[in-house]
Amino acid sequence: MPDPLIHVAIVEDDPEIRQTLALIINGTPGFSCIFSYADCESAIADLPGHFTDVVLMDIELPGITGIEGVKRLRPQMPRADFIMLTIRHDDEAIFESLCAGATGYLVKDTPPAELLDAIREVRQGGAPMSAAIARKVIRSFRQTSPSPLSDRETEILRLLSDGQHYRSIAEQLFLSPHTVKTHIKNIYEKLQVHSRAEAVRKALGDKLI
Amino acid sequence: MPDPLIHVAIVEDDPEIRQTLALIINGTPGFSCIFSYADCESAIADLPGHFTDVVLMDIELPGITGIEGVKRLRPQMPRADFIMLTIRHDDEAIFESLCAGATGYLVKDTPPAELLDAIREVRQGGAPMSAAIARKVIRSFRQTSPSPLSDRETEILRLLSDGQHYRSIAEQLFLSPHTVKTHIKNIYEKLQVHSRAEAVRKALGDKLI
DNA sequence: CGGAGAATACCCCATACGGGCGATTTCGCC
DNA sequence: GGCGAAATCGCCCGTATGGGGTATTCTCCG
Repeated sequence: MPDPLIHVAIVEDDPEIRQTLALIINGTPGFSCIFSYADCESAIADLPGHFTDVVLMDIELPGITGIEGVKRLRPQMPRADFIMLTIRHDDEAIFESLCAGATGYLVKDTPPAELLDAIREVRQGGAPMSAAIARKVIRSFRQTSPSPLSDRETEILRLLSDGQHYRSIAEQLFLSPHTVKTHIKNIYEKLQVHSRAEAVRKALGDKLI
Repeated sequence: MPDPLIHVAIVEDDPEIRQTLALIINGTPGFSCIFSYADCESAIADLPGHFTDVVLMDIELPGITGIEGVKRLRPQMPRADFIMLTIRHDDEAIFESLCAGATGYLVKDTPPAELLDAIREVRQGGAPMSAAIARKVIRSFRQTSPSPLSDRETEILRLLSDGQHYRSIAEQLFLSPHTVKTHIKNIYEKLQVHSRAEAVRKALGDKLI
């Protein structure tokens, strides 16, 4: 039978917040917080040895940031989930945290009950996020601006990004290589780029393909 | 003072589910469902004229799919939020829906109380997702496999994807253009590609840069 | 000690690429 | 009816690119 207790660790530089979090967690049946740290350096040195289910990680920390902390701790703690805590809804920080391996993302004024819900949720295979954060994450999938390219151009850009040559693109679309070249020139002008590499980058970044 | 009532529309081909959903919504104070459709075709023809806050959209529909439906309805209903309903956790469908403009994504066995919560949440700027879905979305930000590239190679790949030439890369890194070329040859071999365009595509796709 | 991988540097060569410039047809829209 | 955008096809030219080699140095690891 599995350990019913969820073991939580905290990395948070503000002593008051750190203690409040620990009190909330230890004061709730089913939760336990034995380890807490004021900075990533000590967490990295001490935490990997101890059994931990969930790490609550502040982002704004002196020295190593919480994002970098997750990046370093994760490989050593494959079974743990990381939930970021932050005061700001900084877009960059959100996506960097997710890339680093965070599974949850909460603003610091999350009420205690919701924080505990989030910890439960992350253990049950979810990805708890504050509402505004979730919206930003979801938004990031959308095409930001309407494509300036025609259908034909988009089609050719797609083949271009497959690494295909003028010639093979021309053959696939039953066109003269000259025509393909003209299209690509027009694509370059519309996207304000000067090479295939730049075009592919821009196309993927702006979700044009 | 704003209308306190949340106006919900439903697009769902199964008559039983459609009616059940409508009953749940109309049976709850603060919610109203006047419009419901069995397919996207009729929704596209009728819905844009009516005031709607939230559209519950089934994905698996005969004819036009729910994903395509969102793509077409969204531009005409900029103030509405779309929540997808699905039976399967199909990865492709999730990301296509989000790209199409969906703001929420729920599995069909979501209990009524949670469904209503989700509708409230999406109206308050959130992005409600079933736990397993949220986890998949968050996972998509992570690097899937460890990079086969050395640090130097990654650095050069980054400059390459900016559209820079051998020469300017060499100058920036204080290297001979020959060296840059050798690195790029090695990058191509490791990534199994044969051109800058392909390399950039793979690099961005696999989150190597 | 030996081997592998990484980083550095160089050579040759065919060709794909990007820029510049012009042209026709079709289609929709004012 | 004319104008612009899109799609099609064409030529010239210089150079960047990619593939084929070879070589040295250094470090890390078994």
